[in-house]
Amino acid sequence: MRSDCPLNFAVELFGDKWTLLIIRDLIFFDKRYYQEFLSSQEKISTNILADRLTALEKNGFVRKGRDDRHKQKIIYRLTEKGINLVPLLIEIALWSDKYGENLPQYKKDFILKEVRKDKTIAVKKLIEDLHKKHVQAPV
Amino acid sequence: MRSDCPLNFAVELFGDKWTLLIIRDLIFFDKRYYQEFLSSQEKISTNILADRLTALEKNGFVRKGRDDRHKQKIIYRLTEKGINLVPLLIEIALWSDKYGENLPQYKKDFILKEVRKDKTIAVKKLIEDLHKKHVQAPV
DNA sequence: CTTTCTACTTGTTTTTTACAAGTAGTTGCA
DNA sequence: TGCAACTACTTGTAAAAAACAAGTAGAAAG
Repeated sequence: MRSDCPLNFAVELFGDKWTLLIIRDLIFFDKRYYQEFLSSQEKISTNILADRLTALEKNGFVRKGRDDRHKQKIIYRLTEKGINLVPLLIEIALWSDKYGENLPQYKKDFILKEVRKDKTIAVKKLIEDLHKKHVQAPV
Repeated sequence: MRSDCPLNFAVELFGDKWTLLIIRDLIFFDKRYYQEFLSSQEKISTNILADRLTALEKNGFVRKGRDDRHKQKIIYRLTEKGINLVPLLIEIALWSDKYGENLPQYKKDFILKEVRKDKTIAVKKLIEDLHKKHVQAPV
């Protein structure tokens, strides 16, 4: 740790070019498996993905689980610590909605659709939904 | 640009270990000069700082200005684009407040003091304050 | 006129990332 | 039952970025 500043704390955990994108995939695109993360638009390298998934588990953002029907598959699920990044991701999306002029509107809308009606409610609902899908799910 | 996703857009602009810390210094610690950024707790290297400040200006987060009484000094000020990162930084601080168990409380309080009373008002006031100090200031 | 301060630059080592290929265990199907 | 395809990775190497150390030109102070 370079300092005891709360902003630096966060930056050291997910302040890189890939970590938040993996969390995005878990939150917004319902991805759960290695190959799914690997096939994201940004084309993460397989060694970097493996490294980040290990770090994410070590830092308590996700937990690995075994898929019962596919024994070779490993399922990645968010923890509460990871789910609570939702407000942060929403603020990022709102900022990008404002300043990302060249971004396609439909992509911004995809994330912000409910948020535009009522941010507080939308965030709350999304978190509850993720809680059901990730935390309450069987190991 | 690796993709047209709004979250990736943001990550490519400030998803590294230093950029948000410089913006933090501008927002919360009223830093304006090269030496001030350089003397932050996290000990950024001078070449990295120069690189990030250039990028921040190029990407429209800050603008460089000349200080009238000290001609050798260059003053860095936030633009509106930079100031509008406040809600994002606040969400980061709130998350770190929750999960950064080893962080000193007084540091978390420093940023979140007003936020705990009323987040919306605190954010609005901070943005207005920064607008006065940075945007409305003479060139 | 010299020392100190300013915002940097330059050069080198170390670390990280990207790219390409390979591997052990699992599953689907003939 | 056997083989091809699929799974989550690992390994090796080249390229890029970061960290570290030193230096520089111009301005200000004494």
